[in-house]
Parts: sequence; C-alpha cells; structure tokens
Amino acid sequence: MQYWLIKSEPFKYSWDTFCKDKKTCWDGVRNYQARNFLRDAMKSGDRVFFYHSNAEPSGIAGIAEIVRTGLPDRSAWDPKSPYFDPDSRENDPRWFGVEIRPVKKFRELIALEKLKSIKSLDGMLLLRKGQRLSVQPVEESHWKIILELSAS
DNA sequence: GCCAACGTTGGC
DNA sequence: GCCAACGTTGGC
Repeated sequence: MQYWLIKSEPFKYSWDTFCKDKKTCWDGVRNYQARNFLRDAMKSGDRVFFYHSNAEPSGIAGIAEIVRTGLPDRSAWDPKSPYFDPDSRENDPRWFGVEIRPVKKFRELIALEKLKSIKSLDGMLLLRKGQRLSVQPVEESHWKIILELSAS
C-alpha cells in the first residue's frame, strides 16, 4: 500500500463537497509527472491526504481512498471544459484520473504552518520550497506522523 | 496582488 | 537540442 497527497483549491472543490459527493473522479491534472502517478503508480486501496491549497489556511483536511485507477480523463475531450486538450484522443488518452472516496475527516484541518513546525517532517515533498506537484507520494513515516497529529 | 520557482512552448 | 519568453502554481 502506498500513500499519496493530492491538492485541491477549496473554492474549486473542497473536502466538504467531496464528502457530500461520497466519491469523485480526480481529474483535470495537466502535469506529466502527476499524470504518471495517476496512470501508473496509484493502486486501488492506496490512501491519500486531501490537501487544501491556496486556502485560509492551507492544510490537510482528511483522508481519502483510491477506488479505481487508470481512468481516462474525459474532461480533456470536452471543448467546453477548462481542461480541454485537443491532443488527447479517445483511443489514445493523454490524461488520466482516479476515483477516490472520503475515508476520514480530520477533527481539524492540519495547517501547513503546523506541518512546517514538525521537525520530523523535514524533507516531506509538500514542504519543499518551490514544490508544486498536485499529486505526490508521501513516505510512510511522514504519513504516520501526520496521522498521530490528527488524533491529538 | 506579488513573485519565486517551475513547466511548457516555440524560434532558431 | 538550446534557451528565452511566457504561463501557472501557490505561499505569503
């Protein structure tokens, strides 16, 4: 089992909306490194931190689970979608998504500022300067530390 | 709203 | 294949 973190701007798609939806297809990602994670590396059953970016405050809102993987990103084929990509073909999709469902809401959001203050999280991808990937792996040790934080 | 840090594009 | 220009992300 692998651990991940995905970023969402809450005014576009928030954790609470996600919980109401019960599940969602995580798509609209237009970065090749992130695409490769979505297409190749994520497995059903993997756990995911749901992170609010560009928010007040930014931070991790809860935990999701990957239900289905390797789904072609249909928004790339929709000319009206902001994620439309004319180079993605129906018989050769360029972009992919995964289906996720909410597993656990944190009692309170774990703010980015809080994460930064934890010495043992030094080196976590999320906290690296200039790091912008919207889909990223999380080391198991970091995952466990953050889980403990969420329970305290 | 600013801007640093990237990623992508396109001329050459 | 280089790299300048441009666009985007996302913290602040």
